[in-house]
Amino acid sequence: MESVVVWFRKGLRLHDNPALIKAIEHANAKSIPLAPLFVIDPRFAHSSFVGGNRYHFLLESLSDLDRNLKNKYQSKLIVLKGNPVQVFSDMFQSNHPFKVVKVFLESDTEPYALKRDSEIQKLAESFFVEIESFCSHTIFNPIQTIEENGGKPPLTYKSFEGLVYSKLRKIKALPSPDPSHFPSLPVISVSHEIPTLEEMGYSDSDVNFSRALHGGETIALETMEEYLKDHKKVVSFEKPQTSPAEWLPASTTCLSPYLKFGCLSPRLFAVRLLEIEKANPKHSKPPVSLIGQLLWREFFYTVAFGTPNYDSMELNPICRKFSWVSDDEELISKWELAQTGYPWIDALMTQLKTEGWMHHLGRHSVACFLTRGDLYCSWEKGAKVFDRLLLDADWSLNISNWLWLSASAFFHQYFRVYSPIAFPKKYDPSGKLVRKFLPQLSKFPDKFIYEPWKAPLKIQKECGCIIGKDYPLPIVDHALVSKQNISKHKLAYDNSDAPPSKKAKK
DNA sequence: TATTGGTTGCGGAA
DNA sequence: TTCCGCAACCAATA
Repeated sequence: MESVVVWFRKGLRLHDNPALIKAIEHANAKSIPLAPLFVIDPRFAHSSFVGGNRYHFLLESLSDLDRNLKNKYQSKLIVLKGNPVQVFSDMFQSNHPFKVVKVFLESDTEPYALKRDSEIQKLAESFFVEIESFCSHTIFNPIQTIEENGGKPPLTYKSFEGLVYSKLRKIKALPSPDPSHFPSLPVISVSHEIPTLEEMGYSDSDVNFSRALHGGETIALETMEEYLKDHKKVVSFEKPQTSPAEWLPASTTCLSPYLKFGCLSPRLFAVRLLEIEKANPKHSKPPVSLIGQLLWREFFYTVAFGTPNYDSMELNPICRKFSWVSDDEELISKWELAQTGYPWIDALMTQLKTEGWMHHLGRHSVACFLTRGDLYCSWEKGAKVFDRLLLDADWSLNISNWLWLSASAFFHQYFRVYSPIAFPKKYDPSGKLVRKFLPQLSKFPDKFIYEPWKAPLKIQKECGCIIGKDYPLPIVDHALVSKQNISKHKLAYDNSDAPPSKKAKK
């Protein structure tokens, strides 16, 4: 018997999922089974690419999807292991139990996915299998936005907003599938269960099981609804006013990992926000409002899709070139392992490692510190660390923000440097986040919490932590190196004969 | 070609 | 509390 496949990649949800809805319609029209499929590519299950927390979050999201398919739809998630091109090549063979006639999926704009999908597209054509894709990872289709902007991606948030703003009020989310009309499963003879962490090569020590954020559509929707209950908080949200020092509860929604894996539809979130804004005419506005945050995501997805070699300083045409330090391994390692001697930076990097999450402005602090602020290390290296450790690691957004923070693109006022001391003091003079993530410093008085090396030895002894022994001395003198680095950036700006974007036009 | 505005810096002066 | 220097940045718009 023939069957239809809906291939989940991102978009790990049943709500507002056009590929799923269309797959169901197609299977029902032909009276054939539907296989909800996920393909695990073992290539990525490696702790040097994807950290244990992030992989665990993925497995949790798959389990939730499987559970909901079983409980509500008498179906299940079929998980196959292998290189996706090989898996589909096998699946298209006429002797395969699925006898796939059509594949439905959500389009993915990342370079890796584009290459993979074009290979599978070619393969499908040779087997006369049709693939239909839908844009649902973002609210607006980057292809269309770039077209409407004359073939180039917009390079400022404002111009992006201008392109999509009138369309925003008209968006609608799709309902979840109707349980009484859900197609049956095809007969499967091969192993198709969700693997365990151990099977994928992770050990328990790679994962913090007691971290706060856990995967799945069910938790995603609950988290969103819980957040949206407080209308006043929702309509007065202004990102720069939220604190990077707050954790449990965080000062922001913490929905980013769910948006990354598609456990939550950005369109549904936007629709719910617009409803609440409509009922509360005095609300904050983009770019700082919650809708504004979603539009930043859309903007960065659009630029990332429309710019070649986006993740490379050398080859990305909108990226300014800097002479980052070349012997950077020890510096990057100290940064990643929370050994910089700056409590604010080390606390945030510890939060990243253990929780897989950091407030946006915390990310600014540590990214600025690694690049143009203090260590002058390449943003490409920092981006790789974030990509491995963040639950919400999202290629387009991660690269965009590193370009921004290093003043390589989008942001150019390179003399605005975050201080690892003054910046946190503004939000949290008592050092809550430092005390939480760096317990060895927890007894230091507020006065010294962001610069413990300045505490007299007597106080260090009383606090049970000798700086230089129990906690490192600062690896650089921020006041000094930040000034030197501003000069380096100024030289690089002066010496480039034209801005990167103008060079690209030549 | 000039003008405008830019999610989110800091430290010191008034 | 607000403004200024840092040093004159960029992309989009008119």
